Amino acid sequence: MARRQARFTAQDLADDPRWQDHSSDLWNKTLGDVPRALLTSAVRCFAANGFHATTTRDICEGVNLTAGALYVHFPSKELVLFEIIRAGHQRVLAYIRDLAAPASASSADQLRTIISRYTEWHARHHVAARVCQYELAGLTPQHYDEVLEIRHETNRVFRRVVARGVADGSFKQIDVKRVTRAMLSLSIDLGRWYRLEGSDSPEQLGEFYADLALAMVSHDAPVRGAVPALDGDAAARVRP
Amino acid sequence: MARRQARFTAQDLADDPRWQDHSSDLWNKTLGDVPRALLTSAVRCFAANGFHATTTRDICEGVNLTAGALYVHFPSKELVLFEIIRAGHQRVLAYIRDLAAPASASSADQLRTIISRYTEWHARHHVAARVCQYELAGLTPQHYDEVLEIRHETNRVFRRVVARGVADGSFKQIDVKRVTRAMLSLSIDLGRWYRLEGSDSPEQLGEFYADLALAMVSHDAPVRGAVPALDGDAAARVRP
DNA sequence: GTCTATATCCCGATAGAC
DNA sequence: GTCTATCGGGATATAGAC
Repeated sequence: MARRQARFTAQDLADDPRWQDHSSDLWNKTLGDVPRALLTSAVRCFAANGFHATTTRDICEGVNLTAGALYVHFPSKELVLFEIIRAGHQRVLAYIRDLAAPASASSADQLRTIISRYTEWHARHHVAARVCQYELAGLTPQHYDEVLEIRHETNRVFRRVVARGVADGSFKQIDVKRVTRAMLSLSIDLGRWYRLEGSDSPEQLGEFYADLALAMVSHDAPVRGAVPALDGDAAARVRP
Repeated sequence: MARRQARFTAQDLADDPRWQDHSSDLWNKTLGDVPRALLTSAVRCFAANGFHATTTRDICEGVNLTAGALYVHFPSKELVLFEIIRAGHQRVLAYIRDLAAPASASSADQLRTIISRYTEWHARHHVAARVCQYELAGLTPQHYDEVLEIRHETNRVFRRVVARGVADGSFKQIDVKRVTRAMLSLSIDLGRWYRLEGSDSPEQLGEFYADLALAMVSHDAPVRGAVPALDGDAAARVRP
């Protein structure tokens, strides 16, 4: 019996609209053309078949090289995975950090912007995002921890935006952690089902999910999930 | 270099609260004790390390058997995966079908019930749910198609509930497919992060996500995502 | 830098004793 | 039904020619 059965070859994937996205933007520009092409091939293979079902031959075939060529550019298959996941996490963190910076904007506008852009990013890079979210088990413990640290920092950025709105009374009293998690959950899950060829553009989805996020925190929306009695005078607050 | 490195052994996982859930409820009761125990061990290994990173030896070690014993009960490793994924999908479909049946309930109550229960199910069976959602690539094409058919039927059940509320005016005019997808997205994503030991009980999350679902369809909620101009007199409708 | 060839390892599945 | 032992195959990674 065959030990593994990658359902799709790199050649198949290169032509399949299911696995098209903008992940080739992500690679460090100090890298040469060949390693960048290898990452682009690898990200598709990992996304479609999984890290462990992908062979180094699969990755190399995607750029018309033979198996050994990979090791001139990367020391191991795991490091190819790490490079992809690290790049994805760092890029998205840098992206949303910039968006969260202008504290002059209203809390609502800030939330709308950061959620819509985060969503758009995940839609546009949905193939890489899929690997970033669902192939973490392929990393070594050290690399996994390194990625986790970036994830925590990303969560902190979002929680700060939500907490600010709660603090200044723009948002109602809610469990910041729980509500933030639900907001991010929607965007992250895009990696599972989104396709660029589908009927929702990244921008449309970004708008839609930003609307949802605002509904989760809006005073007059029928969404609960509030902290029962942490702040007694919260009910007395009015929207500015 | 080692070919694979499953980060956690079956023994580790059995004691790890991260991988505790109620998935042992799922297996067909016509099966014997040993195959059911094997499925329970396998679902944890697949969830923690991935299908391809899990060896048949890993699965068997989880129930103190040696490698060969698996093949008395299952013809292949892939069929162990299929059994898990099929059981998970069939159970959840049967569950929500029953809930969607009483057409006497109001559209809003029906939606609240089906979403909260679907969410609770995914929380309580989050380890199996993780395998059901993220290990589909390990299936043979035939088994994959079989599972996809159940998924489509599940989606249809939810879309029918949402569409009914739109048709009878309980819900506002929305893109049924898009909004339903967002509702399910939240519950499905639980497999990625949820833990029974965490601060959210399945029931609490079920309530919270049902609130969110209702906010997505409620007339007076500030959530858009509506179909622009499909039904001209929709704006004239009032909630019954 | 890329190729071919290969070292080394270990997995899925089977055979046969008990 | 479970064990031990093993077959066959294919994986990662390396060596050395070009």
